[in-house]
Amino acid sequence: MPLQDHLPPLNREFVAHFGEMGSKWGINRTVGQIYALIFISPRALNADEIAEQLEFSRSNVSMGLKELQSWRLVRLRHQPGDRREYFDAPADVWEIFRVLAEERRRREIEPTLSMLRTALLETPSTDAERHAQARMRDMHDLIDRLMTWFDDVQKLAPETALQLMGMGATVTRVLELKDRITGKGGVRPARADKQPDAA
Amino acid sequence: MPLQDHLPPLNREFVAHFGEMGSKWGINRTVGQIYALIFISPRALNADEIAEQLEFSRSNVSMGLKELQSWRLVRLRHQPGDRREYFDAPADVWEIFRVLAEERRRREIEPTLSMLRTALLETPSTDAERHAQARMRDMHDLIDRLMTWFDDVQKLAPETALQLMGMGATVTRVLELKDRITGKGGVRPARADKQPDAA
DNA sequence: ATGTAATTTCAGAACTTCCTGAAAGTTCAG
DNA sequence: CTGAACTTTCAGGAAGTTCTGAAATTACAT
Repeated sequence: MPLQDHLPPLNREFVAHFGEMGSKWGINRTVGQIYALIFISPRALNADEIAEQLEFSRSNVSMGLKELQSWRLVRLRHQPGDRREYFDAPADVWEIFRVLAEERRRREIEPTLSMLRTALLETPSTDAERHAQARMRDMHDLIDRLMTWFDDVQKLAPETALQLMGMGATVTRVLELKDRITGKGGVRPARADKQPDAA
Repeated sequence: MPLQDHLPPLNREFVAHFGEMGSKWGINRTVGQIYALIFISPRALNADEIAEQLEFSRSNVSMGLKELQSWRLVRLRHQPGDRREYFDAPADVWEIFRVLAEERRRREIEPTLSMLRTALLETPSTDAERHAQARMRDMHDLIDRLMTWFDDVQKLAPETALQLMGMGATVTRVLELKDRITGKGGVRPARADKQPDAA
């Protein structure tokens, strides 16, 4: 039996772990494993290689790759003089994170925001509805803010973004500093509906 | 049939949406709906009320509530002079977000980090292993950084954190400002073996 | 055009998760 | 103690999902 022979134990562990994690997220176990395998591989792999290493049916791998492509987590490449399709994963982990967040946002956050916005347009007639609407507004506003912020971070060059992360605890101090310099007015009031943009 | 009668259409929509979202995340459909119902309700609800409104079996609701408690998304309350258990959701959405992130981290991120750390301790013997380890290190470092950063933000008072978000696009400018003031050295080098570091 | 290598689709088998009602457990008033 | 009011557990059926091999499709070399 051509078990995951060539795959060193370290890599097997990694692949297995992503399988488990996959099921905890929306993504399924085999898709998680396929991604993990491609991610740690030093070169692009074709579907047969993946099927063999992971012992999945060829067609299962085909499905999985399609799913991964739809998440933009793997790229389709072609080797010169080989008809088969090879897949690899973008190397930059920050880029991976960015793409994943973007995709999740498109699929999950945007529909939620849009549902909330629709609900907020209704005129509540009962007290219960009025309360429900207030809660929905809170939720909408938080998500909206997080998204705006994330957009901005996303636009930064990767090294700047990481630098921002790296600043860690300094952040509060910088904020205070900024307040002092810009004459304290820099804080937007909780809700003027959208982006007044800091002074 | 005692359909979700009392529930106004707006709220039904909201509850249903969270059901769908629930399945996209690890959480299941009924748990999502139960949470949504509690979240928009103006007062704490008991299990029977939930079962009736959502038309789930009593036991299903019991399970769901247990799950939600384990995620710290709902709180158990007691009404004076009533033996039944009532549940409500924390009101502050930022707090909800914080708790959710914390819980996800404990359950998903930490095990991943720990798996990666273990793998990084091994001495690679082949080239493939060496490469795999390098990829794992990249991943480890990014997650680790994001977590450190998130820890720091979490420690901020909610209004400061939201202020930070609100700053949005200003962030780059502040960063530059800080660099100028602190004499440019302020950025911690990611990790000796990584990050060329912004000039 | 034809044949071959590769990929995709698909129907159903295998597996997993979810949900229910019945039974057992817990708590508390009287 | 007893029994009523709740809550939890659990076995098994229902529903949903994943996985497979066979068949269909596509892509290309000759």
